[in-house]
Amino acid sequence: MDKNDLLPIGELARRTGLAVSAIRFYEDKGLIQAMRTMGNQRRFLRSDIRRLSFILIAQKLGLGLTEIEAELSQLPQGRTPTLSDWQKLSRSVRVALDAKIQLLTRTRAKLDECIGCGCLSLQRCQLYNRDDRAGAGGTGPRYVLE
Amino acid sequence: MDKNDLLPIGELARRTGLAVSAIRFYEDKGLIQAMRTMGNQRRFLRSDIRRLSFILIAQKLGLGLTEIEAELSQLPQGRTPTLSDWQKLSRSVRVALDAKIQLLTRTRAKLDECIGCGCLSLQRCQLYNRDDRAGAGGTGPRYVLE
DNA sequence: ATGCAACCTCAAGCTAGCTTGAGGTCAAGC
DNA sequence: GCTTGACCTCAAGCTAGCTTGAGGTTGCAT
Repeated sequence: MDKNDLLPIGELARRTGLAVSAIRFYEDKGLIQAMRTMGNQRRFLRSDIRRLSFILIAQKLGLGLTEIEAELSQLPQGRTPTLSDWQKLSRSVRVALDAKIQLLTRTRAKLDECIGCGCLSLQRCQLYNRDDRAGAGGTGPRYVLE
Repeated sequence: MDKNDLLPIGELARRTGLAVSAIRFYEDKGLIQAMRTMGNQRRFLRSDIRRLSFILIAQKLGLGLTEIEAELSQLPQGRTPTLSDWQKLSRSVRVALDAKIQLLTRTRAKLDECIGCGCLSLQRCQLYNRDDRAGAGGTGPRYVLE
Protein backbone atom coordinates (compact mmCIF):
# COMPACT_ATOMS: atom_id res chain seq x y z
CA MET A 1 0.00 0.00 0.00
CA ASP A 2 2.27 2.61 -1.35
CA LYS A 3 1.33 6.25 -1.16
CA ASN A 4 0.75 6.23 -4.92
CA ASP A 5 -2.00 3.73 -4.43
CA LEU A 6 -4.32 6.22 -2.76
CA LEU A 7 -6.73 7.76 -5.21
CA PRO A 8 -8.64 11.02 -4.85
CA ILE A 9 -12.34 10.83 -5.60
CA GLY A 10 -12.09 12.40 -9.03
CA GLU A 11 -9.61 9.80 -10.14
CA LEU A 12 -11.87 7.02 -8.93
CA ALA A 13 -14.75 8.63 -10.79
CA ARG A 14 -12.69 8.77 -13.97
CA ARG A 15 -11.68 5.14 -13.64
CA THR A 16 -15.18 3.81 -13.03
CA GLY A 17 -17.25 6.17 -15.13
CA LEU A 18 -19.28 7.10 -12.07
CA ALA A 19 -20.09 10.66 -11.10
CA VAL A 20 -18.18 12.04 -8.13
CA SER A 21 -21.50 12.73 -6.45
CA ALA A 22 -22.52 9.10 -6.87
CA ILE A 23 -19.37 7.86 -5.16
CA ARG A 24 -19.95 10.21 -2.24
CA PHE A 25 -23.52 8.93 -2.15
CA TYR A 26 -22.31 5.33 -1.95
CA GLU A 27 -19.93 6.22 0.82
CA ASP A 28 -22.79 7.81 2.67
CA LYS A 29 -24.77 4.60 2.26
CA GLY A 30 -21.88 2.56 3.55
CA LEU A 31 -21.13 0.75 0.30
CA ILE A 32 -17.59 2.02 0.20
CA GLN A 33 -15.18 3.62 2.67
CA ALA A 34 -12.56 6.30 2.35
CA MET A 35 -9.59 7.55 4.33
CA ARG A 36 -9.12 11.25 4.74
CA THR A 37 -6.12 13.47 4.17
CA MET A 38 -5.26 16.04 6.78
CA GLY A 39 -7.16 18.51 4.63
CA ASN A 40 -10.28 16.30 4.90
CA GLN A 41 -10.17 15.05 1.35
CA ARG A 42 -11.14 11.47 0.56
CA ARG A 43 -8.52 8.96 -0.47
CA PHE A 44 -9.47 5.55 -1.82
CA LEU A 45 -7.64 2.28 -2.28
CA ARG A 46 -7.04 0.88 -5.73
CA SER A 47 -9.19 -2.09 -4.81
CA ASP A 48 -12.14 0.26 -4.50
CA ILE A 49 -12.24 0.46 -8.27
CA ARG A 50 -13.18 -3.18 -8.26
CA ARG A 51 -15.65 -2.63 -5.48
CA LEU A 52 -17.40 0.05 -7.48
CA SER A 53 -17.32 -2.15 -10.57
CA PHE A 54 -19.07 -4.80 -8.60
CA ILE A 55 -21.73 -2.32 -7.53
CA LEU A 56 -22.31 -1.31 -11.14
CA ILE A 57 -22.53 -4.87 -12.36
CA ALA A 58 -24.85 -5.93 -9.57
CA GLN A 59 -27.07 -2.96 -10.31
CA LYS A 60 -27.29 -4.01 -13.91
CA LEU A 61 -28.52 -7.35 -12.68
CA GLY A 62 -31.33 -5.56 -10.91
CA LEU A 63 -30.04 -5.69 -7.34
CA GLY A 64 -30.85 -2.75 -5.12
CA LEU A 65 -28.17 -0.94 -3.18
CA THR A 66 -29.26 -2.62 0.02
CA GLU A 67 -28.86 -6.08 -1.47
CA ILE A 68 -25.54 -5.06 -2.92
CA GLU A 69 -24.37 -3.92 0.47
CA ALA A 70 -25.34 -7.30 1.84
CA GLU A 71 -23.25 -9.02 -0.82
CA LEU A 72 -20.31 -6.74 -0.26
CA SER A 73 -20.40 -7.32 3.46
CA GLN A 74 -19.26 -10.87 2.72
CA LEU A 75 -15.90 -9.55 1.68
CA PRO A 76 -13.18 -9.87 4.32
CA GLN A 77 -12.84 -6.96 6.70
CA GLY A 78 -9.45 -5.43 7.22
CA ARG A 79 -7.60 -6.83 4.27
CA THR A 80 -7.81 -6.09 0.58
CA PRO A 81 -10.07 -8.71 -1.07
CA THR A 82 -8.23 -11.34 -3.05
CA LEU A 83 -9.16 -12.68 -6.43
CA SER A 84 -10.87 -15.63 -4.87
CA ASP A 85 -12.92 -13.36 -2.61
CA TRP A 86 -14.26 -11.70 -5.71
CA GLN A 87 -14.88 -15.03 -7.37
CA LYS A 88 -16.97 -16.11 -4.42
CA LEU A 89 -19.03 -12.94 -4.68
CA SER A 90 -19.47 -13.36 -8.41
CA ARG A 91 -20.78 -16.85 -7.91
CA SER A 92 -23.24 -15.55 -5.40
CA VAL A 93 -24.47 -13.05 -7.95
CA ARG A 94 -24.66 -15.78 -10.55
CA VAL A 95 -27.14 -17.62 -8.35
CA ALA A 96 -29.34 -14.55 -8.14
CA LEU A 97 -29.10 -14.13 -11.87
CA ASP A 98 -30.09 -17.74 -12.45
CA ALA A 99 -33.16 -17.31 -10.33
CA LYS A 100 -34.13 -14.20 -12.24
CA ILE A 101 -33.81 -15.95 -15.58
CA GLN A 102 -35.84 -18.89 -14.36
CA LEU A 103 -38.61 -16.68 -13.13
CA LEU A 104 -38.77 -14.80 -16.40
CA THR A 105 -38.80 -18.04 -18.32
CA ARG A 106 -41.68 -19.35 -16.26
CA THR A 107 -43.50 -16.08 -16.76
CA ARG A 108 -43.03 -16.38 -20.49
CA ALA A 109 -44.55 -19.81 -20.43
CA LYS A 110 -47.57 -18.50 -18.59
CA LEU A 111 -47.86 -15.61 -20.98
CA ASP A 112 -47.89 -18.08 -23.84
CA GLU A 113 -50.84 -19.91 -22.36
CA CYS A 114 -52.47 -16.59 -21.83
CA ILE A 115 -52.02 -15.50 -25.40
CA GLY A 116 -53.86 -18.66 -26.34
CA CYS A 117 -56.98 -17.51 -24.60
CA GLY A 118 -56.38 -13.78 -24.78
CA CYS A 119 -58.06 -13.44 -21.46
CA LEU A 120 -55.69 -11.41 -19.30
CA SER A 121 -58.13 -12.16 -16.59
CA LEU A 122 -57.00 -11.98 -13.03
CA GLN A 123 -59.39 -14.76 -12.18
CA ARG A 124 -58.58 -17.28 -14.85
CA CYS A 125 -55.04 -16.40 -15.78
CA GLN A 126 -52.03 -17.63 -13.86
CA LEU A 127 -49.93 -14.79 -15.10
CA TYR A 128 -50.95 -12.39 -12.47
CA ASN A 129 -51.67 -13.52 -9.00
CA ARG A 130 -52.63 -11.47 -6.07
CA ASP A 131 -50.42 -13.19 -3.55
CA ASP A 132 -47.32 -12.14 -5.42
CA ARG A 133 -48.16 -8.56 -4.71
CA ALA A 134 -48.78 -9.11 -1.05
CA GLY A 135 -45.40 -10.76 -0.74
CA ALA A 136 -43.61 -8.14 -2.73
CA GLY A 137 -42.86 -5.88 0.25
CA GLY A 138 -42.28 -2.15 0.20
CA THR A 139 -44.59 0.34 -1.39
CA GLY A 140 -46.34 -0.14 -4.68
CA PRO A 141 -45.57 -2.60 -7.44
CA ARG A 142 -41.98 -3.68 -7.91
CA TYR A 143 -39.98 -2.64 -10.92
CA VAL A 144 -38.29 -5.94 -11.32
CA LEU A 145 -39.40 -9.51 -11.26
CA GLU A 146 -37.68 -11.18 -8.42
CA MET B 1 -73.32 -1.06 -22.54
CA ASP B 2 -75.97 -1.47 -19.98
CA LYS B 3 -76.01 0.80 -16.97
CA ASN B 4 -74.91 -2.14 -14.81
CA ASP B 5 -71.70 -2.27 -16.73
CA LEU B 6 -70.42 0.99 -15.30
CA LEU B 7 -68.22 0.45 -12.28
CA PRO B 8 -67.37 2.96 -9.56
CA ILE B 9 -63.70 3.22 -8.71
CA GLY B 10 -63.92 1.21 -5.51
CA GLU B 11 -65.44 -1.70 -7.37
CA LEU B 12 -62.66 -1.59 -9.95
CA ALA B 13 -60.12 -1.51 -7.14
CA ARG B 14 -61.71 -4.54 -5.53
CA ARG B 15 -61.68 -6.45 -8.78
CA THR B 16 -58.09 -5.72 -9.64
CA GLY B 17 -56.49 -5.63 -6.22
CA LEU B 18 -55.22 -2.13 -6.90
CA ALA B 19 -55.59 0.73 -4.46
CA VAL B 20 -58.17 3.34 -5.36
CA SER B 21 -55.42 5.93 -5.22
CA ALA B 22 -53.37 3.98 -7.75
CA ILE B 23 -56.25 3.89 -10.22
CA ARG B 24 -56.73 7.63 -9.91
CA PHE B 25 -53.01 7.99 -10.41
CA TYR B 26 -53.16 5.94 -13.61
CA GLU B 27 -56.05 8.02 -14.86
CA ASP B 28 -54.02 11.11 -14.20
CA LYS B 29 -51.17 9.61 -16.22
CA GLY B 30 -53.54 8.83 -19.08
CA LEU B 31 -53.31 5.05 -18.79
CA ILE B 32 -57.02 4.69 -18.28
CA GLN B 33 -60.06 6.89 -18.78
CA ALA B 34 -63.25 7.35 -16.87
CA MET B 35 -66.68 8.80 -17.45
CA ARG B 36 -68.23 10.96 -14.79
CA THR B 37 -71.62 10.88 -13.15
CA MET B 38 -73.48 14.13 -12.75
CA GLY B 39 -72.08 14.23 -9.23
CA ASN B 40 -68.52 14.05 -10.65
CA GLN B 41 -67.84 10.51 -9.62
CA ARG B 42 -65.82 8.25 -11.91
CA ARG B 43 -67.47 5.39 -13.74
CA PHE B 44 -65.44 2.77 -15.57
CA LEU B 45 -66.20 0.20 -18.22
CA ARG B 46 -65.94 -3.49 -17.48
CA SER B 47 -63.19 -3.72 -20.04
CA ASP B 48 -61.07 -1.47 -17.87
CA ILE B 49 -60.54 -4.40 -15.52
CA ARG B 50 -58.62 -6.06 -18.31
CA ARG B 51 -56.80 -2.85 -19.07
CA LEU B 52 -55.62 -2.61 -15.49
CA SER B 53 -54.68 -6.28 -15.50
CA PHE B 54 -52.53 -5.60 -18.49
CA ILE B 55 -50.83 -2.74 -16.68
CA LEU B 56 -50.09 -4.97 -13.71
CA ILE B 57 -48.73 -7.77 -15.84
CA ALA B 58 -46.59 -5.46 -17.93
CA GLN B 59 -45.22 -3.90 -14.77
CA LYS B 60 -44.24 -7.31 -13.51
CA LEU B 61 -42.31 -7.72 -16.70
CA GLY B 62 -40.38 -4.60 -15.83
CA LEU B 63 -42.02 -2.13 -18.18
CA GLY B 64 -42.38 1.43 -16.97
CA LEU B 65 -45.70 3.24 -17.04
CA THR B 66 -44.60 5.24 -20.05
CA GLU B 67 -43.80 2.12 -22.04
CA ILE B 68 -47.05 0.57 -20.93
CA GLU B 69 -48.92 3.60 -22.12
CA ALA B 70 -47.23 3.21 -25.49
CA GLU B 71 -48.39 -0.40 -25.66
CA LEU B 72 -51.91 0.45 -24.61
CA SER B 73 -52.14 3.18 -27.20
CA GLN B 74 -52.14 0.42 -29.82
CA LEU B 75 -55.58 -0.63 -28.70
CA PRO B 76 -58.44 0.61 -30.88
CA GLN B 77 -59.88 3.98 -29.98
CA GLY B 78 -63.60 4.32 -29.55
CA ARG B 79 -64.58 0.68 -29.28
CA THR B 80 -64.10 -1.86 -26.55
CA PRO B 81 -61.02 -3.97 -27.34
CA THR B 82 -61.75 -7.45 -28.60
CA LEU B 83 -60.05 -10.64 -27.59
CA SER B 84 -57.81 -10.47 -30.61
CA ASP B 85 -56.80 -6.90 -29.76
CA TRP B 86 -55.56 -8.17 -26.42
CA GLN B 87 -53.82 -11.09 -28.03
CA LYS B 88 -51.92 -8.73 -30.27
CA LEU B 89 -50.80 -6.71 -27.28
CA SER B 90 -49.79 -9.82 -25.39
CA ARG B 91 -47.65 -10.91 -28.28
CA SER B 92 -46.00 -7.54 -28.31
CA VAL B 93 -45.17 -7.95 -24.64
CA ARG B 94 -43.88 -11.43 -25.31
CA VAL B 95 -41.34 -9.95 -27.70
CA ALA B 96 -40.11 -7.56 -25.02
CA LEU B 97 -39.93 -10.42 -22.56
CA ASP B 98 -37.91 -12.51 -25.00
CA ALA B 99 -35.41 -9.73 -25.41
CA LYS B 100 -35.08 -9.39 -21.67
CA ILE B 101 -34.42 -13.07 -21.22
CA GLN B 102 -31.87 -13.08 -23.99
CA LEU B 103 -30.02 -10.17 -22.49
CA LEU B 104 -29.91 -11.80 -19.09
CA THR B 105 -28.71 -15.03 -20.61
CA ARG B 106 -25.92 -13.25 -22.44
CA THR B 107 -25.02 -11.46 -19.23
CA ARG B 108 -24.83 -14.75 -17.43
CA ALA B 109 -22.45 -16.09 -20.03
CA LYS B 110 -20.22 -13.06 -19.59
CA LEU B 111 -20.38 -13.41 -15.85
CA ASP B 112 -19.25 -17.00 -16.20
CA GLU B 113 -16.19 -15.93 -18.11
CA CYS B 114 -15.61 -13.31 -15.52
CA ILE B 115 -15.81 -15.75 -12.64
CA GLY B 116 -13.06 -17.63 -14.38
CA CYS B 117 -10.69 -14.75 -14.06
CA GLY B 118 -12.25 -13.09 -11.00
CA CYS B 119 -11.26 -9.79 -12.45
CA LEU B 120 -14.39 -7.65 -12.35
CA SER B 121 -12.29 -5.16 -14.19
CA LEU B 122 -13.95 -2.53 -16.27
CA GLN B 123 -11.04 -2.64 -18.65
CA ARG B 124 -10.71 -6.33 -19.25
CA CYS B 125 -14.15 -7.60 -18.49
CA GLN B 126 -16.99 -7.52 -20.99
CA LEU B 127 -19.55 -7.64 -18.28
CA TYR B 128 -19.69 -3.99 -17.71
CA ASN B 129 -19.26 -1.59 -20.49
CA ARG B 130 -19.34 2.11 -20.35
CA ASP B 131 -21.38 2.63 -23.50
CA ASP B 132 -24.31 0.81 -22.02
CA ARG B 133 -24.63 3.48 -19.41
CA ALA B 134 -24.44 6.29 -21.90
CA GLY B 135 -27.28 4.73 -23.84
CA ALA B 136 -29.36 4.01 -20.78
CA GLY B 137 -31.12 7.38 -20.76
CA GLY B 138 -32.67 9.13 -17.79
CA THR B 139 -30.94 9.78 -14.51
CA GLY B 140 -28.70 7.32 -12.79
CA PRO B 141 -28.39 3.60 -13.34
CA ARG B 142 -31.47 1.70 -14.42
CA TYR B 143 -33.15 -0.79 -12.15
CA VAL B 144 -33.71 -3.32 -14.87
CA LEU B 145 -31.65 -4.73 -17.65
CA GLU B 146 -33.31 -3.79 -20.87
C1' DA C 1 -84.58 13.52 5.52
C1' DT C 2 -80.64 11.83 7.55
C1' DG C 3 -76.64 9.20 8.22
C1' DC C 4 -72.59 7.31 6.60
C1' DA C 5 -69.67 5.01 3.41
C1' DA C 6 -67.71 5.96 -0.70
C1' DC C 7 -66.48 9.36 -3.55
C1' DC C 8 -64.01 13.99 -4.90
C1' DT C 9 -59.62 17.36 -5.30
C1' DC C 10 -55.31 19.03 -4.20
C1' DA C 11 -51.07 19.08 -1.84
C1' DA C 12 -47.61 16.93 0.52
C1' DG C 13 -44.96 12.83 1.74
C1' DC C 14 -42.31 8.51 0.91
C1' DT C 15 -38.41 5.15 -1.17
C1' DA C 16 -34.77 4.62 -4.42
C1' DG C 17 -30.95 6.61 -6.43
C1' DC C 18 -28.85 10.13 -7.47
C1' DT C 19 -27.80 15.33 -9.15
C1' DT C 20 -27.44 20.24 -8.45
C1' DG C 21 -26.41 24.37 -6.09
C1' DA C 22 -24.62 27.36 -2.56
C1' DG C 23 -20.92 28.57 -0.03
C1' DG C 24 -16.44 27.42 1.44
C1' DT C 25 -11.49 24.96 1.60
C1' DC C 26 -7.21 22.63 -0.29
C1' DA C 27 -3.14 22.02 -3.06
C1' DA C 28 -0.25 22.73 -6.90
C1' DG C 29 1.66 25.75 -10.54
C1' DC C 30 3.37 30.31 -11.98
C1' DG D 1 1.36 35.00 -2.98
C1' DC D 2 -2.24 34.22 -5.96
C1' DT D 3 -5.07 31.86 -9.05
C1' DT D 4 -7.37 27.76 -10.43
C1' DG D 5 -9.36 23.47 -10.28
C1' DA D 6 -10.44 19.75 -7.49
C1' DC D 7 -12.23 18.97 -3.23
C1' DC D 8 -15.53 19.61 1.01
C1' DT D 9 -20.53 19.79 3.39
C1' DC D 10 -25.25 20.33 3.60
C1' DA D 11 -29.70 21.07 1.73
C1' DA D 12 -32.80 20.88 -1.80
C1' DG D 13 -34.41 18.99 -6.16
C1' DC D 14 -35.60 15.37 -9.56
C1' DT D 15 -38.01 10.86 -11.71
C1' DA D 16 -40.82 6.94 -10.83
C1' DG D 17 -44.73 5.28 -8.68
C1' DC D 18 -47.52 5.69 -5.56
C1' DT D 19 -49.82 6.75 -0.57
C1' DT D 20 -51.63 9.77 2.92
C1' DG D 21 -54.14 13.52 4.73
C1' DA D 22 -57.16 17.48 4.88
C1' DG D 23 -61.35 19.19 3.80
C1' DG D 24 -65.47 18.70 1.22
C1' DT D 25 -69.46 16.23 -1.68
C1' DT D 26 -72.50 12.22 -3.35
C1' DG D 27 -75.54 8.72 -3.30
C1' DC D 28 -77.85 4.85 -1.39
C1' DA D 29 -80.32 2.87 2.47
C1' DT D 30 -83.30 3.46 6.20
